[in-house]
Amino acid sequence: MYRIGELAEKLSVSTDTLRYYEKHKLLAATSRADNGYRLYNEEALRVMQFIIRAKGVGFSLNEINGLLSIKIDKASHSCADVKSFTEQKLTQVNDKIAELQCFKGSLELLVAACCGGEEEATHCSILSALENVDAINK
Amino acid sequence: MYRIGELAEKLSVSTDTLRYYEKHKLLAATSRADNGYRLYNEEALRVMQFIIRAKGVGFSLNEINGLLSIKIDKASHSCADVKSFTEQKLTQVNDKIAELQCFKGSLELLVAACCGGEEEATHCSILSALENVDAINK
DNA sequence: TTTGACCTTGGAGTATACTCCAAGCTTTAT
DNA sequence: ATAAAGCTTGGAGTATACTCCAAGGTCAAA
Ligand SMILES: [Zn+2]
Ligand SMILES: [Zn+2]
Ligand SMILES: [Zn+2]
Ligand SMILES: [Zn+2]
Repeated sequence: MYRIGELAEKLSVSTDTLRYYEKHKLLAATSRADNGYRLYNEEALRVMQFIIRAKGVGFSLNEINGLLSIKIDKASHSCADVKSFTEQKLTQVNDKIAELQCFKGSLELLVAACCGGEEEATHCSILSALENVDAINK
Repeated sequence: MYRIGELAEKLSVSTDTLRYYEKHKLLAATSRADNGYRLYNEEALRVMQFIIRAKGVGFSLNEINGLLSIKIDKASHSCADVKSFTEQKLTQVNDKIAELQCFKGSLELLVAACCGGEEEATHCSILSALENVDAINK
């Protein structure tokens, strides 16, 4: 059994994070020592690794909560459930990327239009573009 | 002069948003009517359009605050200032896109690996991948 | 005059994921 | 014995951008 600090160290997360996850029903300590200290077993370690990996592919803690309920009772869920869950996330990510690509395109236009010199910004094309409706697409 | 509701309507934002921007020093009402109502002039309208456009290219309200201070006193700033500000934002956006592309790639692998059938999720490759360190890169 | 639409304020709530703090107990080492 | 390190709790703070609410004043029309 690991104490909270040991598990945190092993996973490179903070003890605060572990307590935060417990408070938010993602992962409870396996048990408590006589002195009240949290104790975690190997399974808890694996669950934390699951959470960390799920975060690594973009799932939010809330979504991970959903994944964990499925993981806990796999027999009550189908591959279709898991796959559509993941596809939804992918769609979300794609939407966000599209939005950022749009920002990127506009910002590149702005950067390209500005001389970047040390003179006064009174003639700056970036500011003009943001001031005038049309300037940005010119 | 526009009352808050008129300006909000014209710009397709909520009156709450306008009050929020005032509270956060982005745009104060031009003046107040005798009854205490906020009044906005054409310049305020243009400033709001500036804010909206700046949001449209990805700037946060905090960053827009910075842009507005430059806009208000262009003579004290250079094109270099504005350009580097914009370039920083672009870098930030690019970083975020890269992170999301990474999520996207992983999610696509996961989706591709899962059969998506109606059987029990006990054999689901998505869950296995999140459970095992190595499975995700296989 | 009364109704409805519009305005005011301060403050709380939402979502996300922690991070930090105070006050205090436990354990280990010196 | 005492200090340092580690643990406990509840709760506040951070960043972002609103959104909603209550309680109440204002204004124009019927
Ligand atoms: Zn220039
Ligand atoms: Zn410029
Ligand atoms: Zn399957
Ligand atoms: Zn599957």
